[in-house]
Amino acid sequence: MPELPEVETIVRGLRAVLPGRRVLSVRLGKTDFIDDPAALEHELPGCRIGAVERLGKFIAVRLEKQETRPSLLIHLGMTGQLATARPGEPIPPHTHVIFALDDGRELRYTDTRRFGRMLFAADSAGRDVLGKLGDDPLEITFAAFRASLARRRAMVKALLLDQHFLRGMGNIYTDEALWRARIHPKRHAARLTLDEARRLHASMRKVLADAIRLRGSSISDYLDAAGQPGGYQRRHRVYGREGKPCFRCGTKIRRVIVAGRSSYFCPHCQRISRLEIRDSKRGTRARALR
DNA sequence: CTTACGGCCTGGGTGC
DNA sequence: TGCACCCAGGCCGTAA
Repeated sequence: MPELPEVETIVRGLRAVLPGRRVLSVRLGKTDFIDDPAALEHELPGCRIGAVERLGKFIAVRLEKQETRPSLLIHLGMTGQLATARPGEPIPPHTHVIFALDDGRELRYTDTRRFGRMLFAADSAGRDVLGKLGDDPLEITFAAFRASLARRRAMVKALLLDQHFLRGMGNIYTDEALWRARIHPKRHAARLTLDEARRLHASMRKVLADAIRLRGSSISDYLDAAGQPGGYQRRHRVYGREGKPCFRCGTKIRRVIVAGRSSYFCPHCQRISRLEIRDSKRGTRARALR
């Protein structure tokens, strides 16, 4: 569910309440999304919470514990929510982790589909997970972005979704950035012109920055750490708008599947040559036959 | 190394 | 009402 802007919003909310708190206890429900539930249960109580950071779509809660500097890493997957509550408040369905804090409050993790992930990462162990992430899309320079694109023949949308390429882009903001840049989602990364790459770099930053300002997009159930919805869904230009008129030219927005995900685009503003489409198909078929 | 694809879960919506 | 089917802010493992 949450992409970079939603995770950033949640992290900012948690930063206001978590640092300095101590974890008193951990209560677990279903644990199939936790790397090592026993470690979580045994290591966390007694830890004092330090900084709360975002790395791509991961939330890193730094812990202060003797010499080691472990972290609690949390990924919200599609339906994960992290919020503080008073112990008496009703516990929402699918709440699988409850951390009791020393100020009498609780930090609760709720995740209907359990596509999220949670781990107690001792020290650099978290490097295994975080180290593979690509650059932050808000920090990468145009030169580096352009150079990375040039080395890949994958479809540009698939690349933007790949967290090893860039950390933080998801299905909504990728489609929004491609629409702004007037680039078809199936274009091959290496075939983008200098100007297209420039537009994409700028669009990505613009879309993400605006979305952070509006505290993310709330489609069905996303809420920030304080239980508030975001406002960027009102600014969506293509995502979820199949059949509706393009905001630029009025052409009906279309939906295709790219990298296994619904992808919305304007067939007039975001063109691709038959050759480039056929190219990727031929590549796939040739490989399948071998 | 790269890319493509099925699978992991649950629930909401739609159409018969 | 019931049921089958499609869809959903994500990523992982496997195969080619």
